[in-house]
Amino acid sequence: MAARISTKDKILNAAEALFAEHGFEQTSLRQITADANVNLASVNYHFGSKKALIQAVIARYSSLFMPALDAKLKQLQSHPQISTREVFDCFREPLRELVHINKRGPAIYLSLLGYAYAEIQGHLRRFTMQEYGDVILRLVTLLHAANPQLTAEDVFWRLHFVLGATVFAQVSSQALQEIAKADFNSDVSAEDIIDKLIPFIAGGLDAPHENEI
Amino acid sequence: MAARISTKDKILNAAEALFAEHGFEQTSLRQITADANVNLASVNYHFGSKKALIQAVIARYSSLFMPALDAKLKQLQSHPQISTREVFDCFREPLRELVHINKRGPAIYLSLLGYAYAEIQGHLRRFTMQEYGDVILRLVTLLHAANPQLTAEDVFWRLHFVLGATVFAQVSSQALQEIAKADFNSDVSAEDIIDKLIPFIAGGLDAPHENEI
DNA sequence: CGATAAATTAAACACATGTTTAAAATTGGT
DNA sequence: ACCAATTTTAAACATGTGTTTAATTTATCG
Repeated sequence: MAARISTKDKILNAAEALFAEHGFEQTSLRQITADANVNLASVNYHFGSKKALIQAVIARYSSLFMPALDAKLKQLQSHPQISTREVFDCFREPLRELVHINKRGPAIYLSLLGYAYAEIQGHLRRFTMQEYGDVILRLVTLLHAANPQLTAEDVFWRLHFVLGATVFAQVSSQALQEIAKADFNSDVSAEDIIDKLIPFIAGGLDAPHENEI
Repeated sequence: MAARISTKDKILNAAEALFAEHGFEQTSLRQITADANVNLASVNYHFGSKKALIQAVIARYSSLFMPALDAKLKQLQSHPQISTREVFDCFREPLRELVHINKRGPAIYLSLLGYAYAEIQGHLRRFTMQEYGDVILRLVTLLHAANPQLTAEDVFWRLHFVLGATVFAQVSSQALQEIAKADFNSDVSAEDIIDKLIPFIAGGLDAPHENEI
């Protein structure tokens, strides 16, 4: 038994697992502190509030993922020709790196983003936009370069469709994995899902624009 | 003032609006009954429990949408050649018909499905599967027919990606509409979003399969 | 009309939540 | 080893939740 982990980290570890599985609002501090084997009050002592804990959990991942993604995107920017597929491939390695935080890090992070995005109090999204808005902007620019036939607005919308498909797949990945196991007798890892997802979202983004209904 | 609406319907109307905007668990019976101008206890009197109210709200839409979709799919089944795009176009009219329940019916229904799907207690999804499983099966079959190059499992996964992109777009449609208004000075209705979505999901589904990472 | 059923209401219930308090335990530096 | 600062702890707090109760009002119909 390694009791070396600080109370603060024990809370972060327990919280991120529960948040990723059940969402932020539906996870209580009592669940978290019970899983972490720490006292209830220690959350407010170390983080101040539940909201601050949520931000801390997300920040631990974003501070690793976002710079890595940005580096990949920068690298791609120097290419003369850019395909949608290349843009999305930039996500793969930064996402994989998150296993250094947690074994299921990539899936956890995407779930966290999904819940953060879904929760109406757009505070978290606005925070992400302010903090990493330039990364998002670079992403949109690249996708537009890869799809000059589209308007900037179409790229905007399709990017959010991509986000929806991604986070949704991750949030409900456990249930879907069970169904796939039952129906197709196939074992798919969280990473396999990404592999299935990327052709899908690339194909969606590359689809031709339509003017009429 | 039309006070003709029954208490039961007043509750349903207020509940579906709040559910669609904030989700099921995050909407309290006190919010619902306050919006509906009825007494708190009347929910349990008329529906028995909050869970039963949720099912009643969903059922009101599903009982209209699902048979209409099934009819469209049946109709398509007689065609010799089937494209992904044709399959998704089957959703359009049944979804539009939901305005007869509520002016924002289409968007509300998709939001409800999104929340129902996301909430871990898969009771609701299982209920939908049991009740309308044959519609889903027909849908998968058609999509597989439209994409014989894919495995049945790939169709399964891509269909869920489609679901994710769709419900996510609807759930966060309000926020995205505001952003689009600010960034592109464009007014997009909930229906416009569907028009932007369909080429995307059709393109994603038609994308070629990939074997390697 | 009057009796019976249905519906509405205000109040309380039991429980879960995030947060705060104040005392106890532990740690770190000299 | 000791004092001061930090951390941990148990308990209570205030508030919000779904549900139930029992009384009252309203509607139904012979």
